[in-house]
Amino acid sequence: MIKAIKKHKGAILYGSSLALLLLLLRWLEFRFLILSTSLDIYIGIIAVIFTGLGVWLTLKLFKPKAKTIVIEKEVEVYVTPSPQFERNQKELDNLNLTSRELEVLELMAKGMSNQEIANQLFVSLNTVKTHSGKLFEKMEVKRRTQAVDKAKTLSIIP
Amino acid sequence: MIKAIKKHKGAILYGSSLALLLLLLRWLEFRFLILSTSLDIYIGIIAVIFTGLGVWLTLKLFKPKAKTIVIEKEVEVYVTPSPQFERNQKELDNLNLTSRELEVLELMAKGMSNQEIANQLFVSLNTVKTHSGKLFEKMEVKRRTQAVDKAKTLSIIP
DNA sequence: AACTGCCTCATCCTTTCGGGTGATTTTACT
DNA sequence: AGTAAAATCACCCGAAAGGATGAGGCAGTT
Repeated sequence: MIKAIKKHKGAILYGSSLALLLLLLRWLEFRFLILSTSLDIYIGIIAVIFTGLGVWLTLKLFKPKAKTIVIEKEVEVYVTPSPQFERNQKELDNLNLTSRELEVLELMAKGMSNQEIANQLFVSLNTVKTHSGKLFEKMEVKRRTQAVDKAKTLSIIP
Repeated sequence: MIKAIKKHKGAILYGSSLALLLLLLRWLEFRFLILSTSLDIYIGIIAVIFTGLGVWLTLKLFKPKAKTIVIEKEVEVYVTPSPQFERNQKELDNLNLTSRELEVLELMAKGMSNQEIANQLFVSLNTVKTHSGKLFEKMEVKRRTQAVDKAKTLSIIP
């Protein structure tokens, strides 16, 4: 949803042009029929003002769009009964995997096929293949089973 | 041809909307002039409509900046003395695997291919396939990755 | 001897994986 | 505004995996 004004500059240009054209028409109307169209001018001004108000209000109210905030909370816990998984962040960083690649890896570890992963992530099979391919390169393995085994050994996944 | 429409659908959409709105304006003007109703109400409606237009336009053009993604991240630091593997013999018995099938399963878990397993066990590739096939049947899985995952979950293999 | 379970191997066929390449679009950062 | 990294998707091709089926050999049991 992050589409810049750039993408809609055509729309803005179009709208502005239309607006200018209408203003011109109104102005011409005004010049030749001052009395009978005074109401139209009034209405036009009202419209412009309130459109501006809407824009201003929206910008004012919906402006604080915070970016992703990552809060890492470190909690030391001694867990004897249930074996808790602790991700080895260092190893994970070393591999330099992208978020998508990691997702694919995790689903692979669950025994899912590429097609199933594709459905799960709402992307095409080809995309999953691309991710898995790069994943294998980065992990220096040849097969998904190796990737999963290595990832588990390195405690990258549970 | 279609691509051109798609590319400028934003402009078309906004232009059309604006045009429709102006038509509505005219229509209202017409109605209220005919009925000679209060001008204040007319102005009010205009104000509301254009305020809405402003809000709508702003929301459309200045899309939400950043979608905030997951935030919390608890890092649990715990110390495990020695995670020794203890084979779950009951589950293993339930599956009723033969010794050969279990061997194949263990090698699979190391990320080995059928061919590599065949070399390791000094049997043919076909034999490994046969074992793995029966293995999957008994474990009620469809893929080697699933078999490995299930076996680890059941603590049949480390 | 007959039966049974396991191991072995084969063939045919289909599906899944993985490698390679290229293209477009998003997103992020400068 | 321009660049770099990610993410998306496509097509091709060969390798690996998996399903189905049949068959021969071997050991232990009945």
